[in-house]
Parts: sequence; C-alpha cells; structure tokens
Amino acid sequence: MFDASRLVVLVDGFSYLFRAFNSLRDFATKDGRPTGAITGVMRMLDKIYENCRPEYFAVVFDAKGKNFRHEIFPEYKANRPPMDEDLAVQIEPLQELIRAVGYPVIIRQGVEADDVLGTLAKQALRENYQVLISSGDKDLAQLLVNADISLIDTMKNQAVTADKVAERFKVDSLRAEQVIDFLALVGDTVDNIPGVPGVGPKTAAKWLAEYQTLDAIMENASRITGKVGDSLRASLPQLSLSRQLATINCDLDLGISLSDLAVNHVNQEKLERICREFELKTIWNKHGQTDLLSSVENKKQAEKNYRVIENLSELKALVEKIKDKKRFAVAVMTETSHYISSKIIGIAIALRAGECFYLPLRQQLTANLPIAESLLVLQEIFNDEKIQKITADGKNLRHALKREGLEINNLEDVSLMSYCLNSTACRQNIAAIADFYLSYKTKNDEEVFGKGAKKITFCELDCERACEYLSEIADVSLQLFDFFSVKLAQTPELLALYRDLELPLSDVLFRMEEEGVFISREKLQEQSQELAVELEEIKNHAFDLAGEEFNLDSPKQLREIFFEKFKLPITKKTPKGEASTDEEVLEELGKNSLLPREILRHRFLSKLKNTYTDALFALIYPQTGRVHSLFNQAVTSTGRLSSSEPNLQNIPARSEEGRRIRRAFLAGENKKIIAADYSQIELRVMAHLSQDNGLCAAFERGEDIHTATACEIFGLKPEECDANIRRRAKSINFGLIYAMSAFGLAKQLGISRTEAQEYVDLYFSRYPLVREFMEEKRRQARENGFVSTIFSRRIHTKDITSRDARRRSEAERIAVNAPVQGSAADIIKKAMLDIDREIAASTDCRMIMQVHDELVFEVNADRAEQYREIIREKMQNAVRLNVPLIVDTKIADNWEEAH
DNA sequence: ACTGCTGCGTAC
DNA sequence: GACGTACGCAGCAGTG
Repeated sequence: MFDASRLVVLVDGFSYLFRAFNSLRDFATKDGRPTGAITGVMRMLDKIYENCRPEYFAVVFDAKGKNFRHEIFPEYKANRPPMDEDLAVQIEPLQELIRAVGYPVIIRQGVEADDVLGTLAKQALRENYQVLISSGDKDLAQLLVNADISLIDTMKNQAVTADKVAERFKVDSLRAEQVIDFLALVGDTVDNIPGVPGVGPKTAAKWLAEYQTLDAIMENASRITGKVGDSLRASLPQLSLSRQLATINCDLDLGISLSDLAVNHVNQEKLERICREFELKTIWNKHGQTDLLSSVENKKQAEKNYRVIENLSELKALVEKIKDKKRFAVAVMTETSHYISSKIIGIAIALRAGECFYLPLRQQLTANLPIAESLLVLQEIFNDEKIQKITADGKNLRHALKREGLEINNLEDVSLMSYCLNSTACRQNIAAIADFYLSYKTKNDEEVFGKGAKKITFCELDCERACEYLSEIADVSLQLFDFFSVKLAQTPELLALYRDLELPLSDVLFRMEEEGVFISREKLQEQSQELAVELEEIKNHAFDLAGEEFNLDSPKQLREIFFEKFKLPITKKTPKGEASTDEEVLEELGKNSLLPREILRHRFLSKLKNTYTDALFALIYPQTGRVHSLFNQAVTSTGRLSSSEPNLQNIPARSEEGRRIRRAFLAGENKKIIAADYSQIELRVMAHLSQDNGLCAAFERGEDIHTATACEIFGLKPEECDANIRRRAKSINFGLIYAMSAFGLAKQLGISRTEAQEYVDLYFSRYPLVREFMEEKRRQARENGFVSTIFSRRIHTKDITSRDARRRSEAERIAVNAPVQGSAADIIKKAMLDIDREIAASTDCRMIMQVHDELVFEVNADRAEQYREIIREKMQNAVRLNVPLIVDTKIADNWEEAH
C-alpha cells in the first residue's frame, strides 16, 4: 500500500484513547484500577505500526490547559463535559508506556494535537515523505488538500481520501479545500465553535456547492433567502472567527525534526515497571521480548553484505578503511576444543550494521589468506589504542589471538554489557542476546553444522557458509554494542559497573586462565588407585549385605533394595514423588543397619574419584602439567564468577580425604602458593548494609561472629558458649544470609519448628536492623523489580509479585540474599583489579584461582612474604565498609596447606 | 549413539 | 515447599 521507506505515520492519541476506553470499559487490574484505554491504545498502535512499518512514527496528544484558540475565543471548548475519571487516570501511564516501548510521543503546550499533526505532516511532505494520519477527528479532512496525505478513520478503520470527503461528512458534495469553510458554517457545539445557527451539514454543503468558498457565501449573503439567510447575515461578524478556530495551523515551530520521529529501543526497566503495575501481561510479553528497532535493523539485515576477503591486498584495503573508521566488531572461530590449544580458523570483521568481511585463515577446501602476513597486518589495528574493538566474548578472543601470538587492546564486550544490564534476562551468549534484545534470530547452529554423527566443525564449512555464519556474529555484536551503549548511558552506575569493574576484570580472568594451576598427576593418580581399591571392597561388601548384585550408583536400584526388598520406611521423597535415597535418608537408615552406611561411604569415595581425582587428571594439559579452567564472568545472577572445565570452585575442603585433592594443587619449582580469604565477608556485608549496631560492634571488636551471635541471642558469656551452641548460632547466621525459614532452620539443627522460630525471633530482637534490612530489600524488589549491590549491580526479581506463593517467596529470598552475595562478589572483584594492577608488571606473582571469598596466587618463593602483604592490603581495602574487612593469608607449598 | 532430565553431592 | 549461588557426575528415559 505504501512505500514504507518514505512513509510517516502520525497518530492522534486522544482519538485512540476514547475509542479504546469506550470499547474496553471492563479492563482493570485485580484491585480495580481501569486499564482498558491503556491496553486498547497499545493494541491499536502496534497494529498500525506493524501494518504500515513506517520509517517515522509519532503519537500526538493534546497537552493539558489552554491553547491559542482560547486566546482568540475564550469560550472555546467551554461546553466540553469533564473527562471520565477512569479515563483520566490512564493517560499519563499510557504515555509513559508508549514511550517505554519506543514509539515517539509528542505533546505540546499551547496548541492542539491537530495543529501538531498538521505541522508534522507538512514538514514530512517537504522532505518528500508520504503521510498517514490516524484519527477519528473529521476536522483533519482539511489536510487532504495534499495528495500525499492520507487519513485513517480510527472509528471505522477506513481510509479517507480526498474523493471520500463528502462521504465522510455525510453530505452530497464537499471537497477537501472546502472543509474549513464547511466547519466554520456548521460550527461545533461540543467545541463551542459558533457557526451559523440553524445551518447544519446539508445547508453548508449546499451553499458551498453553489458558491465554492465561505468568502463567496459571505459576499452573497444578501441573496440567501429564508430563516437561514437571516441567520447567516446575523452571524457574519463572527464567521471569520469560526473559520480561524476551525483552521488547523500547519506552520507551528515545534522544534522537532523528522528524525525525532524514529522509533526507539524499548526501555526494559520502565516497561517492566508499568506492565507490572497495571498487570499488562500481553504487552509485556510482546514488547518485553522484542524491540521496535529490531524490525528496522532486521530490515537492514536483509540488505546485509557479507564478503570474503580473498587476498592480502583486499585485507590491506580493509585495514585502511578500519583505520579511518576507528572502530569495528570482530568475531573469531577456532577449531573448537579448548582455548589453550586452539588455532583460529577464520575472523569476521564488521564495520557497520550489515557490512562484514570474512578472513579465511585455516578453512578447509578454501584458498585461505596467508596466515603470517595476514596476522601481521591485523596486529597493527588490534594494537592501535585509538581503534575500538567490539566483541561478543573478549576473554575468548584474547585466548584465540594469544595462540597466534597476537594481543588486542581497547576491547569492548557486549556479553558483559548485557550481563551488567540484566544478568537474568537471557543467557549471555551472542545468539541469545541478539534474540532477546533485537529479536534477531542468528543462524541456527544445528542447521549450519548438522548434528549427531553428521556434525561438522567450523573449519569443514565451505568458505561462503563460514563467512555468513561468523559475519552475522560480528554484525550483531556491533549492533548490540550501540544498543547497549545507549542503555548503559541511561543508567550511569551500570555503565561504571561495566567499564570500571567487569570489563577490566575480563582481562585479569584471561590471564588467570592462561596461567592455569599446577596439579600433580602423580598425587591424583595415587589417590585414584587407592580409591578404586576401597570402592571395590565396599561394593563387594554391599553385595553381600544386600544378598544380590546391583549398581550402587543407581538411586533407582537403591530404592528397590531398601524400600521394596527390605521394606524400610520411606521418610522423604524426591520432587518427582519417588522415595529419596539421599544422604539424610541413608544416615537415618544407617543407624539400624550397615548397608546404608556402606552406600554412603561408596557415594562419598566415588564422588571423589569420578568428579575430582579422575576428572581433574584428565584435564591436566600435558605440555605444562597445569589445568586451565574457565572463569565464567557472565553466568551467575548475583555477580559471582563461576568456574568450569573443571570447576575449581567446588574442590573438596571439608573432609580429610577431600582435602587430599587440594594437596595435589602445587606451587611450581621455587614457588609458593598464597591463599588469601576474606573472613566472614557475607556477614560483614550484611552488617554493613543493615547498619545494625550489634552486628557491626561484634565485628569492630574482632569477635568470633558465631560465638558473639550465640552469646547475644542466648544471653551467655563467651566462656559459657560451647561448641554446640556456637554451631547453632552459626546455622542461624548462615540461614539468615540465605533467608532460610524457621522450617529450614529446624531441619538443619534437628529441633522443633517452634524452637527454631524462637531462635529467629530472638535473633531479630537482638539485631533489629537486620530484620529491617530484609524487609527493605523485599520492598525494593517489589517497587523496582530488582535489588542492588554496593557497586549498583542489579539483580532482577521478576517473580516478586507472582500469584504463586512459592515463586514469590523464592523471589523474596533472592531479594534478601542477592545484595549480600552480590556485594561480596563486587568486593573481591575490585580486590582482584587492585591486586592485578600491583602485580601485573612482574612475573613473580600470578593470580591463579578465585573461589568466591578466596584468591589463590603462585609466587616466587623468595618474594612470597612481600606479596602476601600486598595481597592482604589490597583485599582488605578494596572497599570501605562500616565494619573492618579481615583477610587471612597463608603461604605454603600446596593449596591445602595454605589454609 | 545422542540428548536432556533427575538425583545427588561438592564448594562458598 | 520450606537455604542463596554455582558445576558436574552417573543413571536413565526418550529419540534416532
């Protein structure tokens, strides 16, 4: 119907508002606040936007108060009945909502929406756009004098064109040029435009058919007979006023350019807040997931131009372009496997949305670029501080380049930007991010690579497919960078989180991963063999006790033996309703028989063997004897790091046999391990955040916090507090951080629910601000949809208003725990940066692991003491809290002894 | 043979 | 249901 690339759609907001309000009168929130107008207008806006896909779009509303027509005629619109209160309350939230989803909203004081619509329309015509105005207001028909303007009647959903003007006014003949004069003659009782009394549409149309214009009618007034003629002559003095009032002013100075009418990215936070407040699930589902601009960008994608760079001179030409442009997005593909040994297959470089170049380096069946020369050319731009490099995963890119002997600086990372904006909105990989924020669906991996046995690797792709696949990643990275830059700038503290904490940290993590940790193959192997022997003994013993052979690792078979064969009582069920055989159950059964105890021992040892000694052994990199695991930066909801392949953050520490694993984590020759861990960092953070006097004072005095808690709530002196009482207090303390219920505490301590509740009540009466802190966090979560850490990191709590009580209480626990856990994560991250800056220049000290509240270093033995002090000082002073931060450090030859 | 889920257990 | 955040093992059921 229209050429969307030259189309401007203008919507008369109030026209939509009345229409929607009247047709959806019973829409309301659960507590009775009306929402029909909001819902209806949004539906109508989405519909017209999606149907027309205009280049520019605006929703125009009348401003409150008087306008220039009141100045020339004070009684203007004096007869308007007051607006229905149910409608009035919807206006402001609606306008906010429209802005939040990204449609431009225009409201101007002193003029009416019609004048704004007319002015914008004229402006658009000047720039050779077609204009479509959607309104129920007949007066706008006067704009149809121009063929490039069309009207859509909101009420009937019909197009009104110049030849339909008469039809629209239900008269025999009327041309667009005559609409103003027609309106002046007829007048408007609602707007209180006087007109000629006794003259209605029929008479006005008849006169205009005969005399063409109002001026001519006025000149010939004397020739008109009858009562209407008398009336016309009596009205002559005010007719020009009527005409003035009826005339839409198309020459306002609005200070708006056409580009202001481009749709914007969705404002997720605002949208979420409004949708939550007014229970607008459908709108949230629609706009919370997609983005108006994405359709624009997807359209650009349709014109995307991905090209393979075929020789060195083309590459050099590209590099010159990049030097000129000062920024580009880059994506690499390696031969899968592990970063530590992986070579680059190809590189994609995006210069602007839709424009990308692919550099084949080790593509099979392809005339690749000469690797050494190409990398040399690239090194120049990678190392140029003035050229900004954008990537979807900076750490991985650094690894890939490092394998080729390259480095890169001035790097931006869209995954980290996305993570800082919202850690839980979507998984933080480029495909999920592009889908979530741009509704851009990247190529499906399965379609590109196949699956199962037919699966191929990236280097086996033909060059064109490789180019399409990787170019798309670089392309969307570039687009997302611009998108996130705007979003982060809207919330400066999140921009700071990204720029000052997460982005620089990714480089520290890169070097930790590169460094790896030395693990003794011999020690692991020795332990593994011992474990195998004991496991075999236990297995045979278990078979004897059970009277049959079975798989000790199978919960299903254990169920059959315990609860069917031996008919032991079922005390606990799994979420699926099956009898549980977990540790707690077997401990209980083990009080009366040997088999459960043997199973427990078997479980414990096989866990050690399978998950630790054997798995770790397999991941030792043969050339160096070191394990290079991943420290994932954008995984957890709270801001903690996670570790994988292998997970170095859950190496056993509590049992003696488990700690033996840690003894295999060695310092290299002439080196020492330094372990430095924060003492009670989460409880200190809670003391700081809650400002509770009692809790802060205990830390100020340097007391053992669990003993102090025990003394406080049980009214004891420190010397009266035995290990058992301290254990209870410790459980309470941890339970609080995790927002544990009395039920959970009771189970943990093996006491009754009421007794546990008494402990909790006692705790809160002694530490009242802790309770207030928790209530405040739940309140903040309800109000904002998120809670924040001391570094302003946000943790979203979308289920906080859920009708499902279980989901809601889960969200409440997140609201309480996340600021504590997340702030602790912020603090250690800051410490890592501070330490890194101190040690980066030297090779004597390397950070090798982070375990949430602990940092592990490998240092030159003769400088260990010196670094220990630096580490302690930087960790303790990473931030300034209301309570002291204490760090315990120890130097040893292996990780276990460093505690 | 592969995939994804379940049950369980390790860390902080 | 009932304690927050992770990762990863073996078993197992469904799919090809």
